[in-house]
Amino acid sequence: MTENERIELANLLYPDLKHDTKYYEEKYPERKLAEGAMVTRYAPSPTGSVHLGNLLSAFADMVYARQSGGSFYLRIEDTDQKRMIEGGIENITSVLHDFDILPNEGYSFGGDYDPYIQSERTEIYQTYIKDLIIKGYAYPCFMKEEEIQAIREEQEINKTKIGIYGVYAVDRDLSLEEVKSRIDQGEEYVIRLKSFGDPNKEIEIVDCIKGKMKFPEHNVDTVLLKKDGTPTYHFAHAIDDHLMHTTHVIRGDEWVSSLPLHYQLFQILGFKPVHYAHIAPITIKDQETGNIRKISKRKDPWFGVKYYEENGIPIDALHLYLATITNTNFEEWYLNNSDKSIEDFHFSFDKQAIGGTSFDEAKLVNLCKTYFSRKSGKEVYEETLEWAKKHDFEYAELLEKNKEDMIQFFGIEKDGPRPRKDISKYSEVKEEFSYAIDELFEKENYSKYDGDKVYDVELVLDYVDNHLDLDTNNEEWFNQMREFALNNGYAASPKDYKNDPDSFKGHVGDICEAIRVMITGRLKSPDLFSIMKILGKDKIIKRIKMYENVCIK
RNA sequence: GGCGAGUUGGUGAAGCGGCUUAACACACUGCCCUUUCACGGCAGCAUUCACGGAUUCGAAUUCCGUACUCGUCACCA
Repeated sequence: MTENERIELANLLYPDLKHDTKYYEEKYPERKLAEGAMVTRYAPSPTGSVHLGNLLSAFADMVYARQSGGSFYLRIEDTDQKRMIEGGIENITSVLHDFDILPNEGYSFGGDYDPYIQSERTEIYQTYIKDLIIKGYAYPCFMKEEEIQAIREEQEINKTKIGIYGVYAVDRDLSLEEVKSRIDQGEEYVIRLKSFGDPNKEIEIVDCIKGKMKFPEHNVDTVLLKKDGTPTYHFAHAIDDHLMHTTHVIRGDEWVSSLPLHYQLFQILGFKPVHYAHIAPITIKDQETGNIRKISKRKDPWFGVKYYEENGIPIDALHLYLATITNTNFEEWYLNNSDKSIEDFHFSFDKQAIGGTSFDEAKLVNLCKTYFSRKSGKEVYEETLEWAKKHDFEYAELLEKNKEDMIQFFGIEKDGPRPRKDISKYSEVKEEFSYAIDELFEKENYSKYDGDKVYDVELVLDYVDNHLDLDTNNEEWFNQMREFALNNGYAASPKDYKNDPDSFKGHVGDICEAIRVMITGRLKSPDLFSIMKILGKDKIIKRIKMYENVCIK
């Protein structure tokens, strides 16, 4: 086709476009940002639920834009109407809010580069396609599905490269007359790239994370516009990231193999190339096979985003985990800078793992425990209450009813430089602190006690009635406890007992253990005296009697 | 099959030619501290970096092969 014929064809295909490419170029000028500012984007498609991998890339987008004083925007890639799921878009934005990974621009966040949803940008894509047709870089292709399938099979047998290219691209050089008549006959068509690549030549592409990579040039006539006139991912990526002036495309690793295509698209469109940063997917080592595999929602519940909310994993702790897998040196930094937050850390692409990142659940749990240990009793109370209001209404009520006590319970052993580490999720608080609330304690009814001893109720009752002083400090209390132990034939310290076991019935620890079991129903608990102080004498006595009734027959 | 990438302990991983008889964290084990647990302290946990060869005075680190794993090869993103 001559240039004039191509112009005629372009006008035939797209007669009603309101603007030309120049218009869009002027409408969307570059942002006025400081040198080095990064513009990133999270560009999900509403075809399924959000998972940890999505969150990880959105997190990286946010962090890089934020630290460079750039912009992080949300773009909805809804070009596949068939796979759209109901509520998919709302789900994306609500997850972003829930997990506090907030774009400062984009779909539902506002901004000057709208529309930020691809289904509303059809005319823009068509405008650029029209331009490519005129330039001879794109053409309508009428091939039927069966035809393509047949070619594919043939290629498989011949072990040649699969795809529509070279001699297989039969509609590549159709005459204008033929195109016209096929359209008149109502034949459907897609727009394909007229690729000029030479697969014998190599191109080198530098990825911010993976470094230099060499590929053969792209030579497949990839579909740019589908039958329904909407763009494929590749074309939309080129147009949108150019017009929205993305500086760094941070996306999943599954895209690296289309890099030669994207590179070529930017070339023929005359766009300034963007930087790419391909993140390796989160993987897991399968327990049965020992192979690394992609995570499955069924086998790996933590992969779905719901898991975190339902189990009550704090968002900040999850951020910490995302940060540790985003930059390999984050973990150590955070350990040495416990007073600082993620915002103070400087992320960089070359500290990003190149290979697959395995999910380490134990590490997440530990991070959560550390997170909780650094929270005051009041903070733990408030956060747990908020979580319980959504997931355990009964517990939420109990928490509200016992507010002051609970704040104190949650604060035990939290004030020192080495705070207590026991909880890792909001969902564990109820069980962990069941002794703090009468209703729960009674329901539990000493079922948590897993020892086989029977304790001396009389002794403990005597102690509580006649010797226990709750208006003192921990040290004073323990001294009195030692004295009481001694007076009753128990050693004042485990060491004394060890040195001369025959002279004693036991040691202080044994008496403490008896008290602990009676008032908390378990062998392990936070500091005993602190618990007794909050409980008060009446409740302590009540529980000792309860123990007698339940455990002594 | 083509193309691209990865392979370091129980786990996540650092390292990117000599400072490594392999950092750090988590997990686990033992001891210490201690009224229990937790915290904390100490110690143990890869003589070795998938395998084979090459380069080098010197390699986990560079190169070449082999194996395995992952990604991709749609009018899905």
